[in-house]
Amino acid sequence: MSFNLHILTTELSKSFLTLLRTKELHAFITKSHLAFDPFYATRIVRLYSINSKLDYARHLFDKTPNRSVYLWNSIIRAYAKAHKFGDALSLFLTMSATETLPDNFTYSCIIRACSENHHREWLKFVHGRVLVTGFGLDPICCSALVTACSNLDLIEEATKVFGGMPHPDLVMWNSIICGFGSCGYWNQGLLLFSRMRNLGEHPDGYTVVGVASGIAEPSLLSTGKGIHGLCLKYNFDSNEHVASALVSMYSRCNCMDSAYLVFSSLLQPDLVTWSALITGYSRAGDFRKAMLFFQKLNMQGKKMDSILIVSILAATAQSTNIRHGIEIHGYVLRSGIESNEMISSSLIDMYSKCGYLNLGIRVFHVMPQKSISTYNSVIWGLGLHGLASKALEMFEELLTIGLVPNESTFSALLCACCHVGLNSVGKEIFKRMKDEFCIKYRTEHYVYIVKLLGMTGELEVAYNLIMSLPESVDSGIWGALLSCCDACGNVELAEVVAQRLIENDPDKTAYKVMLSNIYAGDGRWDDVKKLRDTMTEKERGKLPGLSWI
DNA sequence: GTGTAACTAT
Repeated sequence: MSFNLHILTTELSKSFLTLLRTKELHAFITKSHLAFDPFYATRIVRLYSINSKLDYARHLFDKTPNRSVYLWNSIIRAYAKAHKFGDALSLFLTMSATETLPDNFTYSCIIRACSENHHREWLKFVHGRVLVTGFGLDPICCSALVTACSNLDLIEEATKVFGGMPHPDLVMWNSIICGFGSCGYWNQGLLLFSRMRNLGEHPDGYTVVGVASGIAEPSLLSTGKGIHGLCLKYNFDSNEHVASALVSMYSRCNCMDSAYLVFSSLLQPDLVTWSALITGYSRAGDFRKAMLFFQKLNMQGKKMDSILIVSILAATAQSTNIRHGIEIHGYVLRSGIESNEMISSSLIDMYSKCGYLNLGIRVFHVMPQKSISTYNSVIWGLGLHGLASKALEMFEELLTIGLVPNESTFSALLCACCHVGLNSVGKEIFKRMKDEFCIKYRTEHYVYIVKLLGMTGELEVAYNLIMSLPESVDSGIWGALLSCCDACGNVELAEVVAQRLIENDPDKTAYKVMLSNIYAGDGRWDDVKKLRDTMTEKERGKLPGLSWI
């Protein structure tokens, strides 16, 4: 068989690629002198990258004498796409020391790689390089920076980069709006959205996906509907990304009817949209519908992906119906979906939540390669079944085999301790999390430790712990303490705590209900009445919907 | 021919 290098590298259609046997192709390429021309080398590197033949790509790159910026960028992108961050970074550093200096696209590529691999420190380093090399106002670099920063929870950095642009283009706007949305600052996202429109910039699909991603709870439903209306107005709703974003937005708002309406308006919903719908039903607790749509999709003969399997397993786990779970497990085994650690973790979780911890542990033992997330699932399972000491053993085991615990590991461990009231062990774990493993506490960790302290009679300690927190305290943490006060019958502390909660968010009535129940338990009916009265007033004074559209 | 987007879970 013989190839024409020019046709080969210009006709980059996927079907064409699959016809080629890579070995033959490689033999041909290494024989051809033209292949080491930087122009062709660049295209061939891309071709190899699509075929996941990074070694061949690297070989060609190393043999090409006069490397252009394009060639450098292609090989760096190839490594970045294959999640080989170390290789991408070292090539980037090497490149920075050559005469062919990185351009704005090189930077944007390595910036994205930093964010995908959660390397904050490297991102800051690259950001510095961007500024030093004079790309600080380049839209290509800056949009990548904004996205990367916000993905790594560095929204202030992202804002700074955006704010430095005198005339942000649409991509820049989209990046920052999406950044705010995904960090949970939905209102900031909307504010920027309207500012952008006032400046005469027209939104596109990316923009609405960005704002929709910030709508994360039922109280924002009316805002979400406004966004949906906007999509209809601009005809974005037939865009697959927009449609999936809307489906999952509605499902986060517990509004599955609207989610289904969006879904059913699509002629050919893709796998992601199906996943969004199924996940939505599962989150809403409608496992019957979740299973029904899973089966519907299955009947169409579509090949599932692992995300869909994970989401349907979560649904069966919550339904605690082991029969469905076994069915899905069978499906996974039959269908030849590559059984990855994500699926295995979900299987372990499903079995343990359905009450068959032993089956979950069997899945765990059968796995050839165990990761931190599979250990996490087992630890959660053991904790759920009250086997805290076994959970702690698993923790020691994962440390011995060299795995690195993460936030979830500690949530699972604290939850396990909490479940059986292992006060001192829990404290120890909580301490090690920060001191030994340098993991930042999140709300859930505080919630567990407060519950653990509170339920084992150390209400004061729990209270002082919360008071010592430097940052603003999430209501969930105070809420945990409040329910402990309730359980221990400590009305004095309950009042103090409830006051804080009500200050924090006066619109939420749940805490007032809790406090009024505590009063009632103590026989303080006057206080109950007073509290109930403020509740109704507040309800009446609720703010009307936003009018930003 | 390189910058921004949808579904995962412990």
